[in-house]
Amino acid sequence: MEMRPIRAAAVLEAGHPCFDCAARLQAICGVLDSNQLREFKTSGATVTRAAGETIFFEGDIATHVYNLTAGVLRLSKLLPDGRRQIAGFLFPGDFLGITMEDEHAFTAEAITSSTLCQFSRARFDAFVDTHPHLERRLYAVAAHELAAARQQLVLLGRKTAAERVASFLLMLDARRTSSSGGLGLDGDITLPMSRSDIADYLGLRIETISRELSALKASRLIRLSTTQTICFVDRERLAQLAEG
Amino acid sequence: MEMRPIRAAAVLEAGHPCFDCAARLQAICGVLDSNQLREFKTSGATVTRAAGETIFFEGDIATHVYNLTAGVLRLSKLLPDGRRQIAGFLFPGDFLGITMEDEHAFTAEAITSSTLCQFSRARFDAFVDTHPHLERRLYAVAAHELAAARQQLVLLGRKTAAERVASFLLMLDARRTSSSGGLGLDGDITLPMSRSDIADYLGLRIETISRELSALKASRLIRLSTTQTICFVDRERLAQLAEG
DNA sequence: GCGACACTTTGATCTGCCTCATGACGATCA
DNA sequence: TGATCGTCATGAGGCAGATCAAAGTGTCGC
Repeated sequence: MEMRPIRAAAVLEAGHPCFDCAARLQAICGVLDSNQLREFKTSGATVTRAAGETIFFEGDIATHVYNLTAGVLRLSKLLPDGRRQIAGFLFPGDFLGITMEDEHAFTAEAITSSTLCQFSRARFDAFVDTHPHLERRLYAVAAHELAAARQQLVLLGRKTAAERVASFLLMLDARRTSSSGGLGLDGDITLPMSRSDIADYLGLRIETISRELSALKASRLIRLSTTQTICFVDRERLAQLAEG
Repeated sequence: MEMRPIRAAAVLEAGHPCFDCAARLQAICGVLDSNQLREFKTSGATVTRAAGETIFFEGDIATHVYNLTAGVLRLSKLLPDGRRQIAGFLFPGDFLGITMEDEHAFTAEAITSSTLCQFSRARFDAFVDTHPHLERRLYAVAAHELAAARQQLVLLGRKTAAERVASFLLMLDARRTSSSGGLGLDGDITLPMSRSDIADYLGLRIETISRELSALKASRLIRLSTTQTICFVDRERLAQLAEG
């Protein structure tokens, strides 16, 4: 999908409420010009969450939607006995709150300290009604999320533990390089989430994550500078492994 | 999500090209009135596929979008070594072709003999541009598909074989009863797909599907009239099993 | 009816990942 | 510096579901 802004004003005047928003061009806001953006921002509020805090729980009434401007979130769901599945991670620029239901189907929590633009659904919907570009952009975002979720279905349904971990690392890297303008320097990538989060995203246990990362390290496909910092040594073979 | 038509003309005059389309009210067409529908239909074509035939392959250029008006489809993807994952089944009224990519990410095949309304993406997009109701409806459809895919992530990532099969049967029944107007008579439900399709949808092998269905039968939760016909005996316990 | 074929069911065995257990490591704090 | 705690790594053994094998069932053409 083409996620670059369609007709954004690239530069905002100093003093504009979105002036120092690093995520503006990646977010749905990317299709708004300076005045539209100002109007949009006025109907919302900025909220922050510390690492571990919750934005909303599954089952909560979906009263608001959000743009994540800084930090990393996880979307998760618990089964009655405590089994957890993470449906996805959100990074700066991502939209939170795509749903037609009254209730949120997933819990949204901050993995790192995070900042969000919050809008009531009523005001958001009203704004969207008067800005067709935004409507189209929302559809694009939903389609993009759907493609990602379906890709994850293949991983969870049919890939081995080694393939899942390799796919995950490459996905994380693709995300990073795309949001940093496609530089893709072969440096270290940071895992903002714990082994437990990775396990619940990949449908595995934390011990398996540990073992597979150790195995990748032993086969010289990656290096582990710290537990949270990974460096690709042989991206080619990693990609082969990821696809079976 | 509210999938009922927002402002459809419930009855079409005889001779209207969509007069005998059983799926019209469920499909995205549900938001169009008689004249809009006539115009819409004019820009498309009706195509049919026999059981087993393909609508498009993964990797094909996405030149068209479709409304399924009769039959059942599967959306699937193959790994290089032949492992297959089915991302979803499509029933009459479903929209096929939500994507912002140039290429289809999944293969679409007919499970039963099927009929589709086909539109070129260019003409479809042009029509959508001039019909805001349709744009909104498309977003709703994408959001609905996304919710379903994420629900399936939980199933594939964290549920046991027994829970998967129980969830599948209930999901299929929910789909049936909703598209037949919510009657929900406790009669038999038909499985249009093979054990192999069910297995590739649930991330299991066909032997496991067979065993779990036999186990459900042995515990008197269901009855199997034929291999393709299932009758719920204890829907309550089946629902408990499905959620762990 | 009969044979051929594809699909489904059932049984026996195997294995990849889980479970349980233990130890290493890093961060925080007294 | 050492104590405590949470996260991560690694080993040993177990189990849910896969794999391999074989028999049962339905369907179609003739």
